[in-house]
Amino acid sequence: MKLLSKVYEPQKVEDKWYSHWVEKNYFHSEPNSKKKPYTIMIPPPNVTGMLTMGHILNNTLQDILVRKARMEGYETLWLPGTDHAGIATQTKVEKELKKKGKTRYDLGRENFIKLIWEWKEKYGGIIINQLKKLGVSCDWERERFTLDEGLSQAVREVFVDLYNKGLIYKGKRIINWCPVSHTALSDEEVIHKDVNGHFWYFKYPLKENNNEHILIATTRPETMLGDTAIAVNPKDERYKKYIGKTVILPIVNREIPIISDEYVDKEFGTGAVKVTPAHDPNDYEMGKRHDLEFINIMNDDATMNKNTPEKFVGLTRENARKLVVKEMDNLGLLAKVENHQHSVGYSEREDVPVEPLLSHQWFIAMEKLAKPALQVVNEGKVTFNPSRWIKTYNHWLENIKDWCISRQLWWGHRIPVFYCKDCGWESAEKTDPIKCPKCNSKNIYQDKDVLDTWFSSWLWPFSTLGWPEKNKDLDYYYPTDDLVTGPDIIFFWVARMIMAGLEFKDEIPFKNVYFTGIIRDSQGRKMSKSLGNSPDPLDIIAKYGADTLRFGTMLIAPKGQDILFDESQLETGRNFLNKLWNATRFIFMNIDDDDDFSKLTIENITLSTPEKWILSKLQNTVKSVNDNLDNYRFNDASKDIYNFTWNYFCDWYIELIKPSLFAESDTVSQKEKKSSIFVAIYTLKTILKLLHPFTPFITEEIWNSIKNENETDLIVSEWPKIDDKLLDKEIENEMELVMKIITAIRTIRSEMTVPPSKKADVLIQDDSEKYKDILNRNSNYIKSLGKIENLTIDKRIEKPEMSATAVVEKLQIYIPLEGLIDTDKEKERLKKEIASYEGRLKAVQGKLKNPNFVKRAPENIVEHERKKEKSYLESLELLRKNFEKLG
RNA sequence: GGGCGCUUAGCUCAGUUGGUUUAGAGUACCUGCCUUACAAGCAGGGUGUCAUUGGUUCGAGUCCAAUAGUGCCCACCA
Repeated sequence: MKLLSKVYEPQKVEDKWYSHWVEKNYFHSEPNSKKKPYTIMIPPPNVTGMLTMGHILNNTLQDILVRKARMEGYETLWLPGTDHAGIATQTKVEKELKKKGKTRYDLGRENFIKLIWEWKEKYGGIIINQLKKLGVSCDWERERFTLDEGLSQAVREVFVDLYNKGLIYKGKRIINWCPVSHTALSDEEVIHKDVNGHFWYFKYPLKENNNEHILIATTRPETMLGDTAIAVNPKDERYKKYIGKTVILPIVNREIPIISDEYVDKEFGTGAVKVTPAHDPNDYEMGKRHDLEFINIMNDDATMNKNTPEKFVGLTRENARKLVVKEMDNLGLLAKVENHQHSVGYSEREDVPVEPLLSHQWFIAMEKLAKPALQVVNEGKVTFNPSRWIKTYNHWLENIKDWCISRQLWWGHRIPVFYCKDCGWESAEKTDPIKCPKCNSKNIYQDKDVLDTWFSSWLWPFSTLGWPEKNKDLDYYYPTDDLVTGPDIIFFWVARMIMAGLEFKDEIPFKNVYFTGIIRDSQGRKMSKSLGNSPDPLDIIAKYGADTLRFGTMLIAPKGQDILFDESQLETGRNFLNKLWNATRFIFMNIDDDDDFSKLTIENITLSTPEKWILSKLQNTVKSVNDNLDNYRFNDASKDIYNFTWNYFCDWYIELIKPSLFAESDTVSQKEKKSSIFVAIYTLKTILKLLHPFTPFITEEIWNSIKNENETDLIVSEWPKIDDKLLDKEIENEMELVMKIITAIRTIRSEMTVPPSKKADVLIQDDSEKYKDILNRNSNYIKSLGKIENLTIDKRIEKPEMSATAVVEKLQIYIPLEGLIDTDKEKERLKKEIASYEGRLKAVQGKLKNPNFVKRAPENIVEHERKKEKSYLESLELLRKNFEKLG
């Protein structure tokens, strides 16, 4: 037996147990034909990442599922890993370089990649170690990285396959260009923000008549340098006469046609639109329709290129804009400027406006892949929790656009397409060719671009298991069971994984998806570095321990709703774990050194009322925890355990057994005491099991101090089974009455300010003798918990002159309070009580008086209301009588 | 413009298929307690037009519709 400190100190136990679990290899999984597999693939955090509250929520949920499955006897695999995070990682290392006054171009591609690998080896493990602090039970022997050799092979296999199927193609399109990272982005990597900009009204002079102008409005004046037409709606009477004519593009002095196109909205702006086909997606479409010229006016960094007049070359977008406006003004062609709010696309990573740019990029044709992915979710083969995300998923997939997968970066999977300079051969290859297979020339080279990071992520559920090789792992663990992730990456990741799973494995990648909420600060703002409102989870762990962070988060995280996080909310969790700790201490204090419980079982001991009651309540709790966890209701499950432990086990059971524990020693009470303690230990152990997935450290610590020698560590112990024989509704009802009586007595004492140190006498009148047996059986408990000196229970009791009264069902309770009673106060109290019952009675009678209710409501409901009515009437009668006696 | 959430006690929020709850928890608050597990505790207390308005139903916080406020996602309006 251990001497436990008065307050639980997580810092002393957490690291110890984590090392112990790892040493014992409990997290490791191997295919085992005798067991069913249970598999979760971690959403791989960015290798550059630091642990955030989002990770805490996400990984705690996964760990709960995994630890429970492990205890339930599944062969459990939680496979961890990190993502190479193309842009994020490259940017980070480039910033380091910049401090030394260098760029990646100074190093060259090969050396730069080498440098990132060095950086990865040095810092890439940080987030993994942070996760370990949280207690996650991942199989670290199977840790993967998206740029690992195996995963890279999977990427290449997939690319070649899609290329050969014609689903990957190279095309010239308007794409989102990030002028800071100098790369194309997918549509999903662009965030639209509403910005307060301007509408500039420009006059473009007609060639045919220099004094005549056509007025256009634009939010981006600098793009006029690339204008190749003016468009109007064919039905617009105002402009009909201009169609087919020509204007002179000011500043540039280029002749451009006036065309008509249905796209133009007559009502918007001036009804005439400048057309810049190389810098706007809509203009691009118009340009194609009308065979316009495509003039790219920008360099990769969004400065003006030599396709613009000399004074603009080299200017940034912003400066070019200013100069255009100024020049137009000087030329007298700036008609007016208006404030105008509009939406601008920003690069998700760099937070700068993206530039729509005409460029050669690689794309995946998505439509064919989307169809089966839609089907499996809508047929319920893959379930979404909460299910409302299905709509979001459907909407995206039904309107899917081709995925731009090439990035002009160096860090990532290089596109495995090779070209021959001599004969023009082009092909996607699984391994690097040495010479051109067509003309034998060695003059071949590989495409310079790398793939979007998500191109490796979408293969994660099977690439991590060794695909494309066929092996036991893949057969055994795939498809996986649950995916836990945020709804913000439903398009980036979830949908694409489903598509990839179906296309390459011919099977769904996971059976269920649980979408977490998003953790926000106490004012509802998204947590972000720039706002500085994101607490460092490691600081919290240092302060409260990982268990408190985990349990506290679970308590406040309802299914799929966003969470407003405030550190003070964790105190509930901390206090609870301390409560559990102290309940354990109490049990230890009442175990004698020579006690031996090893031969005792629930079946072979004599159970008295509190034991039967707590065991019955325990069965209900196990049932409810199971049910809630099966439905991903983590916060309900954590509340089940919280309420059972605190409100039933600590507040009532432990208090109820105290008399037998403290009783003078004789053989009978010794036996009773032993049963009480045994059941206390049994219950505590079950609580530890239920709680272990939520708070692994404290439960393992307590478990190891209390377990029998032949028992395993808690992490691999057996999940509690429900024992129907221990369910006892009658005992629960009996205890409920006893608890009501005790509470009524306590209430009187408190309201009459009788200090707990002062023992009182209590008389209970049981007129009908309906409760005779129950009262006799439980009189000791009532005496003990009600702090009663003499308890008299009888059929015929006259109300003592100076006494306070209470009514519990048909029982009259009297507490003589000579000298303490304040008649007015007592009257007030009774009045309130009567009013309360009258209110209830009114509600019940309202229902019962309604003939339709009696006729149409189910019988058990009507019956229940009748019982309530009867009980209220009886109580009211007694209360009124007592009230009258007070005069 | 379309879609999806949210609105319940001072605060933060639960409330799963409508009926054992005249609506619950934590926290804050009030009263009394260092009662030999725990003051991070114990006992007691009350706190609400469940956003508004209609509808369905014997019965609505719960289902439906509209309205208001609020948040998020998607969408090419120059």
